[in-house]
Formats: sequence, structure tokens, C-alpha cells
Amino acid sequence: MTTSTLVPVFAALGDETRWSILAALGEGDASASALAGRLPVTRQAIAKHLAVLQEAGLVESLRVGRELRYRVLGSQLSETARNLDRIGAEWDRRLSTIKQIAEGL
Amino acid sequence: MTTSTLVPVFAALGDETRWSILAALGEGDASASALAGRLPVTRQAIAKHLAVLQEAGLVESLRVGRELRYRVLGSQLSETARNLDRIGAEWDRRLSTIKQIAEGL
DNA sequence: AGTTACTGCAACCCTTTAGTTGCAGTAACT
DNA sequence: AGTTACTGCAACTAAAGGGTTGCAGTAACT
Repeated sequence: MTTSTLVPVFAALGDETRWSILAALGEGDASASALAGRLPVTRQAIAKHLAVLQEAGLVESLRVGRELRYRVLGSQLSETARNLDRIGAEWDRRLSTIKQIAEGL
Repeated sequence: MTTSTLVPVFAALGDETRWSILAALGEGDASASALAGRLPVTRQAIAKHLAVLQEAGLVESLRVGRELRYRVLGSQLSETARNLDRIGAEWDRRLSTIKQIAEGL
């Protein structure tokens, strides 16, 4: 996984409303209309957010009768978390190396 | 750590240029001016990005002579990664529980 | 003391994005 | 078959964000 696929994920997670949506979906799958009943924004706004989240691979959609339900993909979050941890550790490693060189060790 | 402190971190990580800056800082501490020499944006743009990154707690600044150097805080990334993993696992756990209930198990 | 080089602030532009309203389409249920 | 309810598309507004240029301030090296 490169950072080019990672950036949209973070961009998607960088919005409060989308977190509300994800949290609501954490309670169980739901459609845009159902979510609109619980959150203080219109269905269309939620639909846009869901599109962003789906594009980022954080949710998937499934048709159930006449409604389009969304499901949160927690595994994708964990995947992202692993990448983040790896990168953070790498930076720390490199910087401590640089520091040691600077100190002449 | 609540999501209210988490969201700005993700918002900060949701931009390509800021990743370039973080990557550059991963090679060693640098000032906004120094970074401007390596990246295809002006110093002022970089200064704004650094302010965002600092606000999110991803970098810290330190004065060295007349320049203000920035250092990437990899540990903060790892911290964020842990939170992300925890949340993702929680969603997966809840959803599998819901699924089991729905299946009457 | 004078010059140099780095930071800080302000104003501005353009694009993106979060949000809205309104309407058309269409697939389910009765 | 008719109604209901959910989705999809379009146009529009307002605010935020990434980027720029220009200038003032100031601390450091010679």
C-alpha cells in the first residue's frame, strides 16, 4: 500500500461528520436515508460523504430491497493503522540514527 | 485520546504536500526555508502546512540560531495508529455480534 | 555597525468541499 | 395498478483550504 492510496483515507477521516456517519454505521448497517434520520444533515450531504468513504475503501454498499445499505469496513481501518505505525516507527528509527551520527557515536 | 483530537491529525495527513514535508523531515530536522528549497512550493505555503502539522501534534519546532527547525514526531503517528486500530477492531467486533444476533445464534 | 538571511504577517486568488433545495426516476410493497 | 419510499442528478451557496506575492521585522554572523 503506497501513500497515494493512503492519503484519500486520511482525507476521508479528517471530517467530523464522516466520523459521525462511521460511528452510526458501527451500530449496524444503514442506508443514507436512515442515517439522515439520526444525523443533523440532509440525506444528500450524507450520500456525498458515503461516496467519499467508499472511494477511500472505508465502507462498502449492498442493496437490500429498495434501499442501498452501507457497511463500515473496520478491517480497512486496522490495515491503515498498521501502515501508519510502520511509517512512524521508520521516521523515529531514522532520526535516532541521524542523532547518533551527529553525536559522533 | 478522543476523536476530537484525532480528527485534526487525519485532516493534517489528508494532503499530499504535507506528506512530502513529513517525508523530507524524516531525513532530518529542517526549517521552512530549507524545505522550500527541496519542494516545489513557496516557503509561506510550507509555513502554513507546518503550522497545521504542529497543531495536530505531528511535528515540533525548535530554534537553532536564527532559524526555526521542525522535527517530525513519529511516536505521535504510532499513537494515532494504535487508536485507529482499536476503533477498527471495535467496529468489526460489534458488527459480527449484530450479525450473530440476526442469524439467531 | 552593517549586511544577510530567516521568520512573520497580510492581502489576495482560485479551487475544493460541505451543505442546501428541488425534482426526476424507479423499484417495492399493498 | 397505484402509492410509497428510497435513490440519483443538477444547480447553487458559503466557507475553508492551498497557493501566491510583497513587505516588515529581527536576530545572527562578519
